[in-house]
Formats: sequence, structure tokens, C-alpha cells
Amino acid sequence: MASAAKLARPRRRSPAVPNGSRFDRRLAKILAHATEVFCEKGYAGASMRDLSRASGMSLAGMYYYFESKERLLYLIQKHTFTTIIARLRQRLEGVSDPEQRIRLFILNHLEYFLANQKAMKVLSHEDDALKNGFGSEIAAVKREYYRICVGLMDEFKEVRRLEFSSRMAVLSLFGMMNWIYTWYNPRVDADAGELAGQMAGIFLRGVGGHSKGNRVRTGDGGRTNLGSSLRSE
Amino acid sequence: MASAAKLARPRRRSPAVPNGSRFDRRLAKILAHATEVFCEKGYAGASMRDLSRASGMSLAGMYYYFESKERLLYLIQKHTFTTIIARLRQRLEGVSDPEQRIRLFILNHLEYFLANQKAMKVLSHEDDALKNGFGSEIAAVKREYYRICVGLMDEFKEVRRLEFSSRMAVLSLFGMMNWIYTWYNPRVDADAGELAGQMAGIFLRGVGGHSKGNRVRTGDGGRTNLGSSLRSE
DNA sequence: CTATAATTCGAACGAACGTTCGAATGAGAG
DNA sequence: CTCTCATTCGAACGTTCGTTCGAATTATAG
Repeated sequence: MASAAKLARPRRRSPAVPNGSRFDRRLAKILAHATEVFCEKGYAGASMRDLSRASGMSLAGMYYYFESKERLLYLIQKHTFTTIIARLRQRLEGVSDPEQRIRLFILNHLEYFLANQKAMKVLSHEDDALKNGFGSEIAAVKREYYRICVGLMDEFKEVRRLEFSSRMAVLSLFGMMNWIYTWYNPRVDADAGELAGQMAGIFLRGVGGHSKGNRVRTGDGGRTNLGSSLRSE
Repeated sequence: MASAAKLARPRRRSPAVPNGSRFDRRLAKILAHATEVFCEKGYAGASMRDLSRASGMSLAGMYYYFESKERLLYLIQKHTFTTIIARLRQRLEGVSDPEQRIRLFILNHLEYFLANQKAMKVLSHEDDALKNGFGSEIAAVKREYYRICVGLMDEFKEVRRLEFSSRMAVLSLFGMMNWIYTWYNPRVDADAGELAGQMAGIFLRGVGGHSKGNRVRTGDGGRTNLGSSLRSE
């Protein structure tokens, strides 16, 4: 009973290590490898032996860094979600126009999604894999992210004098964006910036707030309609 | 080796049973219960013992009806996909207007999705759980469904003289629609017809084919914009 | 150096996994 | 009734699961 708690993060004596302690850096490596395995086999389908093999560490050795497989998934999800929200907040700071803020949200989401595709797949796919304590904490972070987007939508509706269900709109938008983990192929599909522009175009025009052509932070002029650079299959 | 093949569907003597043989009906019951379990715990997370308990049949007894857990998932996915395609083809028969055909596609998808929410979640979520033979057959059916939608999109583009990537548009649409398994709550959200109208509105307007108000097979006039019946949480 | 704490791992635990087998039931046909 | 075949199940199989433990190894402080 008390023996389980002692695994909760031992100290290091010298804090002189550049980017977190040796412990933290090793743990981060393990998380990265575990993310790949969870992505390929799913949380339930990945065994601790798979994870230890991927990390190049013994099965027993893993338990020095985290106390259970469930906690490992929790750490991955928490870190991924926290990071994407932090980046979003930072980028939103300088922008006040509601439409641009939504475009920025979409860009931030897709950029992070594609740059960390495996982690985001684990986040999307293993949504309800965590139980009780772990699950509710992740759910809270997800809720926060959702609320930010609803907030942006409400600003947008007000200034454009539009009326639609923010819930339905936001969830449709999330669907569009998150679904890419099932189909995105970097050799066929456009990059995050292009994709964000296209999805923002569909969404904003679809929701009624038609603006004739402005993109957020992308070089090529103001084409808001879908690009023709992609062929259908 | 030869003993495994003998489980491949024994015969019944009297074909006088109303809806398929006794064997078929019992199997269908098992599939229905298994769908619920797969939906709740995931394919990998559901054990054969879970499935047998849900069906009220002994663990060993299950193997009289199918030869492996993988085959069970295959049967569920195959049936679900085949049914939704069959219904779609039937409904598309009478309609020739490209926009209406897309609206019908969306309506058919969402109606079936919400009426068979658990099966569709299993279909969406356990997308790549099947290996080799089973997996490629399901993938082929999914591809067929995708191609139908691309076909509708191309018709639509041609008659409206629009230019956009059908691939990207169709996959965004699928994202919007399929994501609902993560959020739909029948006590809060609109029914399939209403939802289909709203999503079709966003999508069609978003893609540039603006039509001022027609719904497919829904009573209330021609509002194409999002309804205000839903509050944001 | 020695002492102390951080880190790693082989071996094993009991539990749960998917699947098999042969015997026990059930029911309809003659 | 008997015979036959469809259906069910208890018990067990070999394997893999997540986790634990104590000893071995490595690194740092004094």
C-alpha cells in the first residue's frame, strides 16, 4: 500500500541538467516510444512487453518510471493536450478579429495534429480508455479546449450577427479536423497550412460568415475556396 | 487442420423458419450483444468471456457459431457496412438532382448512424483492428462507400461548375458525420433529419454550391442555415 | 577510495486471455 | 421408442497479460 507511492518520482541531486532531470528526459523518451506503439496497436492491444521492447528497456525497468500502463497513457494524453492548448493561447494573444481567431484555432490544431500525428491519434482514439481518476482529469482538459473553441464561435456569431448552434458547429469542426488521422497521407495530401485554409474555408462559409478571401499567416494571397492542387484519389 | 473448417455453418433440416434458420437467428442475437460489448470496451479490450456473458451463452458454446473473435468482428462490420450501402443505393434510385443526392447521402448516413449507433461506433473505431484477409475485405467495402460519395461530389461539381478537391471534401464530410459517435446525446441533440439538414447546409454552402434553401424530405420549409434549436451546452 | 542513492533487470507471480475437446443435452424423423 | 444430428457446456490447454521483488549494476557525493 505504502510501497506503491514511493515510485512517485524520486529526486535527483544535481539540478544542473539542461532540459529537466535525467529522470525526466528518460521518461520523455519512453513516452515517445510508447506513443508510437499505442498508435499502432491501440492502448488495450499494446502490451507492456511491446512497450518495453520499443523503449529498449527491460519490462521491470519501466516500472521505475511510471506505476502502471494506465498512468503511462495518462501522461501521454495530458502532455499532448496541455501543449496544444498552451500553443493556442500564445498564438491567440496577438489576434483580435473573430474570424482570424477561428482560422488560427484551426491552423494551430492541424499543425500540431500533423506534426504529432501519432500522439494525436492516441488522443483521439483512446478517448475513453482511461478510468475514473485519470479519465476525468483528461476529460476536464478536453472540455477546456472545447470551451475555448465555443468561445471563439460565440464572438464570431455576435460580430457577424449570425445565429447557429455553437455546439453543433464546433463539434462538426472538430470532426472535420480530427478525422484526418484516419486518412492523412503526407505524400498525397496538402500540408497543415493549406489544409487549414481549406477547412476554414468550408467551415466559415458553411456557417454563413462569408468573407471574400483572407488566410491567416499563409503566403499566397487570398484564395478562400478549395485549392485544386489535390486530385480526387 | 480440416477440423477447423467444419465449423463453417452447419445446415438445418427444416427451412420453414420465418426469418432465416434458427442458427442464423441465434447468431444474429450474438452479434447484437457483441456489438454492445465491442462498443463499450473496444475490440481488443473485450474478452471472449465478456462476449459470452453478454450473450448468455457459455464460452465454449460461442465457438459453435463463429470460429474466432476476429471473425465475429468481421461479421459485425461486414453486415453493418453492407446494409448502409444497400439502403443508400435504394434511396438514391429515385433522385437525380446532384445536390439532393448529396443531401440524401448525408441523411442516409446519419439516420443509419444514429439508429445503429453502437454498430457504427464499432465500425468507425475498430477500423484497422482486423488483419490480412478479414481486414482487406472490409477495406474494400469501405472503399466502395467512399467511391460512391466521391461520385456524387463529382456530379455536383460538374453541374455547378465548381472546382475543389473531391477527396478533401468527401473526407471532411465523413469527418463531420462520423465524429458524432464521440458526442451525440439524444437528450440534447437534434434527430437525424435535423442534423443531416444542418450538416448538409454547412457542407454544401462551404464547398461553394450555395442553394437558397431546400431540404431533402423534411417537413419544415427551406431553412438551409443552422437551426437555433440547440443551445451551446 | 567508500558509502549512498539512482537505475536496471531476470525471474517469477497469479490472473486472464483465445481456443479446443469430448461428453452431455436437446429436439425432430422414422 | 430409437437414431441422428444440432446445440451447449465444463474443464482444461498453452500463452500472454500487468505487475512485483530482490538482487545486481551504475553513478555521484564525500
